[in-house]
Amino acid sequence: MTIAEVSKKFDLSQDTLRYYERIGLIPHVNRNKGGIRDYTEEDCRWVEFIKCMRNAGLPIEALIEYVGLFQQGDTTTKARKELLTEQRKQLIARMEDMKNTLERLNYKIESYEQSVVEKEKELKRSED
Amino acid sequence: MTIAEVSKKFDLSQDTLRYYERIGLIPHVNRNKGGIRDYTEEDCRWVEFIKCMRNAGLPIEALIEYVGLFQQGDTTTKARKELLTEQRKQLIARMEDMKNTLERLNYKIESYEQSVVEKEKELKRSED
DNA sequence: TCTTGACTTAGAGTTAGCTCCAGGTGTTAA
DNA sequence: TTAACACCTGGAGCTAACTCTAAGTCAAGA
Repeated sequence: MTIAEVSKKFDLSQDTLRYYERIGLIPHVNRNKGGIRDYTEEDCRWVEFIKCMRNAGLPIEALIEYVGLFQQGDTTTKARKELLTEQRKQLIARMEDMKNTLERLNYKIESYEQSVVEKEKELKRSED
Repeated sequence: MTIAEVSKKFDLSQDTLRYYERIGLIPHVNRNKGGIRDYTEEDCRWVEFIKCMRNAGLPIEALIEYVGLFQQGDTTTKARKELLTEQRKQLIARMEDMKNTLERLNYKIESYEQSVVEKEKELKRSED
């Protein structure tokens, strides 16, 4: 697959794909004779995985470390597990914060609904 | 309350508190004769509100707009409601992404647990 | 009176994460 | 053969959100 195709498929810019590869956020992608990237199925799985993790806000630094560990082979499974576990912990904490904020927004929006309704009632009354 | 006290109370740096005020993320805080900030109860409520919203990732720009609308008074309740509703929508979308990622992390971590266990079994066997 | 320390401001610097640009190369179509 | 086009690289530029610095002010204590 060309970079244009991968870009379209995962809705990531070509610049972002090249950037991710350059910093080691996805493993090196092989080039054809002309020096052009040819993404394999596995490359695509990495792209998709990284996109998913980034969407949830996992920091690039941690993901680079994960990819690095992965490339070092079977001896790093424990380290990888620990890394993901730590990231999961932080993810859950962020989700908790968001849940609290969501509840607060719900309450605030409801109050505004109330006050808008009352404003309209007043308006009605003054029209009579 | 002094900036030092507010900083401690809400775990935000003094620089951040001054920054938030400067850009209009919290309303202007009154100064005493010496030109030093003296936070009222209401100022504190703003600080707490903004901290909560920022923790959930609401963009500063949207919050500045909200504060601006608030300061314009009763005529802006509808606009405020709409602003918060839009931000809530985006918040929910982010939470959805995170939920998906969390499930994926759970699965991945479980797989790693499996493989670590098997590694240990192998080790045990080779010790016999 | 002098010094210390907490505060003030304006403005520069930093970090994460892209995004854009310039200059160059290889393949395809006229 | 030449033009167009998709790609390449290295490096500069950008945005959001702080964070730090320098130079100054004021109140309190020695």
